[in-house]
Amino acid sequence: MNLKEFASKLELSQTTVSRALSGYPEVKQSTREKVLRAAVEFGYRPNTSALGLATGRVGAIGIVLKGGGEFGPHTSEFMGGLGNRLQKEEIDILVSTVDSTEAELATYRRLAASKRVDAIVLHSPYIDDPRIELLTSLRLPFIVHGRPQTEGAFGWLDIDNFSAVHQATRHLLDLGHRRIGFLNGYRGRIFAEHRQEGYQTALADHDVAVDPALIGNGEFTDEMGFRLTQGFLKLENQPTAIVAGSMMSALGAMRAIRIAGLKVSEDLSLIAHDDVFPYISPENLMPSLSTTRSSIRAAGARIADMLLELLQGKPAQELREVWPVELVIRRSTAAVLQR
Amino acid sequence: MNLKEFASKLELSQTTVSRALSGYPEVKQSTREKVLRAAVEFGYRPNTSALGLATGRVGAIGIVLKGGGEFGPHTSEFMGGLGNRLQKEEIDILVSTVDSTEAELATYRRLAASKRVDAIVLHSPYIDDPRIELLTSLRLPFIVHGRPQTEGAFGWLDIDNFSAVHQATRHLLDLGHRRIGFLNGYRGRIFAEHRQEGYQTALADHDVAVDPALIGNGEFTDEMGFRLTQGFLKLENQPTAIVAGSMMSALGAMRAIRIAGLKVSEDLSLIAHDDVFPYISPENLMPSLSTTRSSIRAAGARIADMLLELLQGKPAQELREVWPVELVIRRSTAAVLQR
DNA sequence: CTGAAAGCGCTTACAG
DNA sequence: CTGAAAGCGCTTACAG
Repeated sequence: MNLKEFASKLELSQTTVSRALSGYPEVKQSTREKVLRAAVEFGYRPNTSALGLATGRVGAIGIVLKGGGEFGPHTSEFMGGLGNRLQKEEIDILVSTVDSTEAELATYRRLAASKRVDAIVLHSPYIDDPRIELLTSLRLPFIVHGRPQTEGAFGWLDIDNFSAVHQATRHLLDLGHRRIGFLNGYRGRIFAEHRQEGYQTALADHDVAVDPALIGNGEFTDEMGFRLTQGFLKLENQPTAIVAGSMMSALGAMRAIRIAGLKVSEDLSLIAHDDVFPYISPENLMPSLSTTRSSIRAAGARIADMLLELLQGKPAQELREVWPVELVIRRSTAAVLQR
Repeated sequence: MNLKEFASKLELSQTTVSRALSGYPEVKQSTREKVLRAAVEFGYRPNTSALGLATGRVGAIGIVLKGGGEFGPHTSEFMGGLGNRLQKEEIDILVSTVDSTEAELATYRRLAASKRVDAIVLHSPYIDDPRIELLTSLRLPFIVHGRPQTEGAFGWLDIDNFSAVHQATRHLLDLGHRRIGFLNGYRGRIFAEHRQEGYQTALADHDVAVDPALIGNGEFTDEMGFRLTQGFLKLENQPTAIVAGSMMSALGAMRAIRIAGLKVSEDLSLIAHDDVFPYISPENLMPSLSTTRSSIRAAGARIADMLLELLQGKPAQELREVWPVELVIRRSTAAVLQR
């Protein structure tokens, strides 16, 4: 059913019905109620394309995901939070899949030219990220999940990655550890750089030199955690503790530690950053896992809010947040073994 | 830039430009080439809303995900395959998040009434699934990932879940196991029912009675695999082998087995269904994990094809596929211990 | 408080 | 092979 039919059923003009539905003030209260009731009854909804054409708003937020890698648990949780908040406004998420940065840029151009989305959420900014410049020049509103290094008129939300790893590393140092392995993301990703700084700063505070062999870079997956940890354990001078970048890499690390015949906590301390996945809780691991905690789902929900505010005209400069990260000490971290 | 501006740049009518771009045959070859080149040069793309209004096609496929649970690794992989194929046609995925079946149904109504998507992909059908009936009555084209029990004019793609678990269970029975734990999905989900039948049939073939205590139902997560396996290991009459529903539950099962001081393969055989996640390979587990294998990413890609065919007018009845599942024997399954 | 009509940017039957 | 114009279904300035 379209507006014309719906309006004629109500014996009102399209104008009045449209205004009643959109909450314009100049409609008589009784008329509005009648229209609203009828809309529910007949299931009338404006055609999105017509609405988009008339208003320029299409009710969709775009997110571009790169092939295999980025479609993992972190993205899922993030999108869960994003979608959950957006759903209340009946805004949907438009997902485009690409397999290269080049294709990603082409997709932004396409989305902008065809006016397919109202705004974009950009994730995992990296150093000299061409996406930021492109989106700016395309005049596509966007919010960044993460913290770009470039200045510009865009909002962003990031967690305090420096502090997360700084706290974790300091905690281990306080327990007497000096050989501390570090499972980080790929270099070039800004969050990974911040974490690296947190790690190095904590070590420097305790006058411990950085050993590059104790730093592993990779995706935050079980498999990478496993492989990188196996690498650590093959070192002549093994680490006595490990900081893992996520719950996934921590699980892989635990596997590698056990397979090596070692025990987490007794032989090797382990702490991880926890994005708070509903299906894997650090309390229930054996031993329970010390973590730095920040809900990536909550971040998604907040970014949805920020997008809505942005579209309502709030200046992007006012949409910037750094979320603190909480250290939660459990059983997996213990004083270093005196040999 | 819109059609009008773009056409005037080329000194052609909107009609001709539109036809050249859409590949209509009645355009002179030289004209078409000129238009296509200029489109790339100026980055012209038709406005999606206008296109949707004029043609009824909006270039988006809808998928509705339920809150936390469904946003996991399986969905991610599936959507990766779906999006990758759709991307070639510049079709995007519209994701709506809901937190109840009621909200899911409401979302389909909204998507249909507002003409927001061209088709839907429905996943994990369950017994007496109201979504199927609703989508049919809304005349929203859809393809089911899974195999509904209801008849109707819709296509679907499913893997042979019966065979997957039947093969896995028979393999264990052939190795002499008689107490076989089974980590299944929730009852009511059709795939879980098929798997249950595969399990029961295999046992029946070997005259082994089903022990309900050896069947666990839950999400396919590390955590559920862990908990359910711990439950199995607390039984007076422990299983000597376990069939896990996914790699995730297998990882949880392995944790539980190790924590109980047992060894996979030596003390307890383990086999899992592998949806082929790029970041967790059964070969690299210790011991390497026997699996039944079927790529959920490939299923997503194939469903994208089916959606495209459906939209091109192919009868839904011709869009039905059951994919075989391959048994891959590795080190985690071994002959039962004679005590 | 309500309505007639222009306009958003396309496609496509119709005419040439 | 090309073009003028109607129509897709809305919103909203303008008029009353």
